[in-house]
Amino acid sequence: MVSRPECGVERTMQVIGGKWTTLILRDLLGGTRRFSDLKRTLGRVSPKTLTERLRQLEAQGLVTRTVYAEVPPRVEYALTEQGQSLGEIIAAMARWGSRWTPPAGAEVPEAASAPLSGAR
Amino acid sequence: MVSRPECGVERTMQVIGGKWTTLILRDLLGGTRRFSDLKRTLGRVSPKTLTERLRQLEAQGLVTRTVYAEVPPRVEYALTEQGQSLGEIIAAMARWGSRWTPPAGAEVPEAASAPLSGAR
DNA sequence: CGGAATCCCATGGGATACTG
DNA sequence: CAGTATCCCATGGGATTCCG
Repeated sequence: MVSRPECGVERTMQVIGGKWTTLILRDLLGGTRRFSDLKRTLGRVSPKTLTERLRQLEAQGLVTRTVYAEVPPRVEYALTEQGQSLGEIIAAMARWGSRWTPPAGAEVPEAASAPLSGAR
Repeated sequence: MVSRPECGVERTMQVIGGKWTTLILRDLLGGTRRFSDLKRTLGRVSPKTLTERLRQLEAQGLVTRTVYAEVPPRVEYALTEQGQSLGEIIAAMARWGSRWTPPAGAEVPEAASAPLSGAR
């Protein structure tokens, strides 16, 4: 799709449009993370999806993937400089989201079952 | 899903997560728009989808819907104050997107010119 | 004009099992 | 640990038609 590729908003959407992408970026903005780190902090992402999104970000030059030839294997993901620049957007989203209160009845129907650690 | 509803980023995603939502907001940030205005400027949105997204934004208190009892009918959509506050995010996205250049080969595979059904 | 109603499909993503 | 490989499903969204 994309009717106006010249529009910055549309182009940004192609990058952070995925369901998990912004959350991955949020985590990586906190520093280098291993695959398992991300998997854990994100909640319920399938390894398939996580891999896909990371690979996409890597292909777009926003994330680096470093493999350490060890046993057991270790792979670290980190933001490139370009990736870091997405911080403005993520920060804006974090600010807005933390201030906004959905009108009663407008919340998204939540599955409500995440046994989470308060990592943030 | 949403594993951490307390995270602003996640909450924001519930609002602008839809495929067309940010583009609708981009347009509305320019001022009041009619249904047909949006439909036209957005490109190829089905009326169904456009209606759905607008209704959602309305339910979330971000957009107002004003119906004028005329013939032919006229319906105008505008951002509420809360909706306006999303401008920061959209602006950040516009800025980032207009600066970012996808590495060769990392662009999203564009349909290019197939006037076929299911143009995605 | 601004939808509502249908029908249908592509795609993203989930669950699970397995491996280098 | 960090993925692959499969299989499967939900759902968002597209196209079309009709209505007040």
